[in-house]
Amino acid sequence: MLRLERPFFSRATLQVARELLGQRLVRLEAGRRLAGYIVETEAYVGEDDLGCHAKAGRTPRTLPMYGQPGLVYVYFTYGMHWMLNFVTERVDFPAAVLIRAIFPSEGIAAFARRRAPRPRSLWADGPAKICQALAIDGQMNKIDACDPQSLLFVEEGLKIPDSGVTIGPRVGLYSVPEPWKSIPWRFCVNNLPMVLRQQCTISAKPAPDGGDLSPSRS
DNA sequence: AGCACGATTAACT
DNA sequence: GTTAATCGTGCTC
Repeated sequence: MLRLERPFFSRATLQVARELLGQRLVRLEAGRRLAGYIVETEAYVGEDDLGCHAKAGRTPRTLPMYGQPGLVYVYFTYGMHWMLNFVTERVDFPAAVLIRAIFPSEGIAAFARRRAPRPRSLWADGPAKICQALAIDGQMNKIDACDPQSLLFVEEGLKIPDSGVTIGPRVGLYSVPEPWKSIPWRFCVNNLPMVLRQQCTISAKPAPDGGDLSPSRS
């Protein structure tokens, strides 16, 4: 249960995005722990990255990305969805890692309450689904994930070897110009270790659909 | 003040 | 594969 501290986030965004794979995202809600292993991330790096919100410079919306590493950046999009990011690098340099998918591991009942009756493999396999499942919205914007009091943070989880990671272009950047549209700043875990699946199956009440958790889009 | 668009999802043909 | 839902943000007039 070792919480990731500020030095973890105070590094190159690509490295943070890669190393967040396999770590545990934890949300405390009414004294309960909801958690899942991070299996997909994307890096958004600086004002020059035209796929990054910070291309607009310092605005009310992008301000959190200019803050200290370890801050949470939550934003609203498509009129209905929230997205979760962790700020990286250093103060005054706008960069963050988008959490795109997790594998639910604790607080399954709470996940189910918000995501059932969908198949379990669809509970948190998208950035907006994670926020729905973990009750994350704009109220969590700008909180510090490295504050011991924080209700949202990351814990040390599993080591994912390079052989278990697929790297590719970021998703959903339709009108972003090259090279930003295709630059391979997305990191995915290919498939979870068997240990994890068993653990997850046991803790689940209804029969899970057992499918593998590879991120859907590619 | 008005506009185009979005780091998506779910439902549909 | 296609499309509606739905509204904050940043930009232009």
